[in-house]
Amino acid sequence: MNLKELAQSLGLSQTTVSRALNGYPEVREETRQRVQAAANRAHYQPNSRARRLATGRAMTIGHVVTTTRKTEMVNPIFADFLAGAGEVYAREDYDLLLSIVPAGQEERAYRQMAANGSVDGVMVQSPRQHDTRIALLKEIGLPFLVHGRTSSSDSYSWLDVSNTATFDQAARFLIDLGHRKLGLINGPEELDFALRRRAGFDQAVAARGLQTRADWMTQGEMTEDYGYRSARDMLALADRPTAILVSSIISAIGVRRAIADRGWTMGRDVSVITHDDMLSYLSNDGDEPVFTATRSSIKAAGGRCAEILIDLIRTPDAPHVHELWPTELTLGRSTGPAPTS
Amino acid sequence: MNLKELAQSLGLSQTTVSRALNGYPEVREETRQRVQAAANRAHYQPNSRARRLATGRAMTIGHVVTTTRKTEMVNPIFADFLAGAGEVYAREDYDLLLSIVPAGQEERAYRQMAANGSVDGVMVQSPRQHDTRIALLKEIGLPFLVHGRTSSSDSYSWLDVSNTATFDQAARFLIDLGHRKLGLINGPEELDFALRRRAGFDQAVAARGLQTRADWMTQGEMTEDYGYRSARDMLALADRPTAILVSSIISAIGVRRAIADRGWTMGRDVSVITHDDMLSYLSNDGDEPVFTATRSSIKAAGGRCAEILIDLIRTPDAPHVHELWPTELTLGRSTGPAPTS
DNA sequence: TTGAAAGCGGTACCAC
DNA sequence: GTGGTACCGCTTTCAA
Repeated sequence: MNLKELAQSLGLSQTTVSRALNGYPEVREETRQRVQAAANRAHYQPNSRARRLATGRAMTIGHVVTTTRKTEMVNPIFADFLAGAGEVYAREDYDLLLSIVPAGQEERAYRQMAANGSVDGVMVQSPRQHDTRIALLKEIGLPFLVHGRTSSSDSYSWLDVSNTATFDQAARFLIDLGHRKLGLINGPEELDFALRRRAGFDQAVAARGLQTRADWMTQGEMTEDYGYRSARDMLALADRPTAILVSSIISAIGVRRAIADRGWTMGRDVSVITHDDMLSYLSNDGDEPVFTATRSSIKAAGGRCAEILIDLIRTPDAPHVHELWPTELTLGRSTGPAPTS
Repeated sequence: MNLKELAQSLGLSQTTVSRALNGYPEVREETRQRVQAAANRAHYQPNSRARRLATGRAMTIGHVVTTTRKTEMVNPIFADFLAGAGEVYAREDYDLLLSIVPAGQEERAYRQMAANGSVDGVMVQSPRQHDTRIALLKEIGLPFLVHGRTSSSDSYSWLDVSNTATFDQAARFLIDLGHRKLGLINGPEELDFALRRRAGFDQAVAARGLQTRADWMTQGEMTEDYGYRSARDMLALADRPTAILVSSIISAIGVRRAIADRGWTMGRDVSVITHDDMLSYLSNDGDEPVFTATRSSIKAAGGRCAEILIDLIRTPDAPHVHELWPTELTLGRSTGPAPTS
């Protein structure tokens, strides 16, 4: 059933039917009712392809997600981010076009989306420190929102979780428990979020008059194996950290394994806080996590990002939006480990 | 730059230009070259909205992914599956429309996609034992491929990883190492894959003349907390399992925590094999995982699913496709744990 | 308040 | 081999 047929069956013009269905004010209320009823009865759904052509809007938002060069896998935090964004899109009648490309082919993907008009805007995730995508998207004039920040001097809209504050807090928390030797297993420090986490870590350590040490810090792509090796080597040092901050749930799995390998127990022999996309625990003594930066925080950020991006699309010349999204940090019972130093 | 302008700039008709660009045979080679060159120069990209309307094809495949009722999160294995599918879509010039809806609202999503013609086909994931989606999609005539199987008697196309065989193998492996008491922390047994895994487990246990025990088996939504509680309770039993099969990477995190809580070491005090979407380890003595059912296996399945679905769309009345996709099981060094019983 | 008709930007049939 | 033109199904002027 298409508009034409529906109109004929009602003895009305396509114009009127279209107007009735789309809530235009100039339609007589009685007519609208009649049209609506008929549409429901016939399960009429306007053809989205036709509508998109006619309106010039794609009613679609693009997400370009890259697989990593090494593992060719997708970072699972995208799933949580998408969960949040997807809900908002559904509510606002936007479709989500997901483009999964190998790292390095993003530019092509964006250019294509812009050129063939399949999206009205794009979400940019995991920005690098100097990210070329921002200039690119400005150049091609595609509305976009960055989840995260870069050190670009250009002005653009972004929403970021508070990486610096979170890692600063987490490190202070450990120090206040008595730890003097903190390790950091960080993400790739060419990515902006990893730099900020590092900054938060450094800041807390310095504020408490402690020192960072190169052999207590690693940075790299956050695989399980990376976490394993990093923790294994760090913990094997004669002078080892007594607490470690881990920047990823996947790496954290490896960290746990490395600890188990030594016959050690997390929270007793070494403290661990993981962050990012994860459920994280300082102590293991019960069901209640002591320190949590949850997956739901990423989801919430995804939802808010979607809202902002849709606004940006609807009002293209509104000013840029900059939002710092608080990470939900839950500090529970202070049953954390005693310092071992 | 649109087709009309491009044609004018070349002094040709839209028809010819369109034909040249789309590789129709009746265009003179020289003309084609000229058109192609001009198109490249102008960075011409056909407007996808117009093309979709004209051809009647959406060149888009829909994935409806649900958030769980409890956690409102997306299962991270979808990310790996999507990574595989996405590559194929990109290669075949299909877009991926991702619809994220709360559990229970899938039907609406499918109906809408079908009615407004935004997709040419859909991928169905995580089928339940009696899944209503199959009848629905047949009714509305949308091509679809199921990743997994149901116990429906209808005939439909599916690709499944070999859940039964994998869990059977894994259980036998443990038994052959000397274990006599196996535990199973399974997914929700209203989902088909969980049932099959259970079947494989039961089968191996029975084949070796052992017994399953109700208090060594749990089933439920695969959260970290679920894994934690299941393992904690199981391991606290006076007569406890010496080895556990875990059906999910997320739950496995909780399992590891429960083991650490007891001051135990995985691979020494208890053996664990996790499956599904994960890197999994029987022993922890080195860098080389002993037993792996990798995330890349899910990715590979995603790619193959995409290929099949595209074929299905292109040849609508071809026979149904049924494929069992082997899970990559890597059995490495037999440095597994000694039985503790 | 309603309707006729001109797009939107391509594709594909039919004639030359 | 190339071009004219009627679609695809909707939105949106403009006129009545």
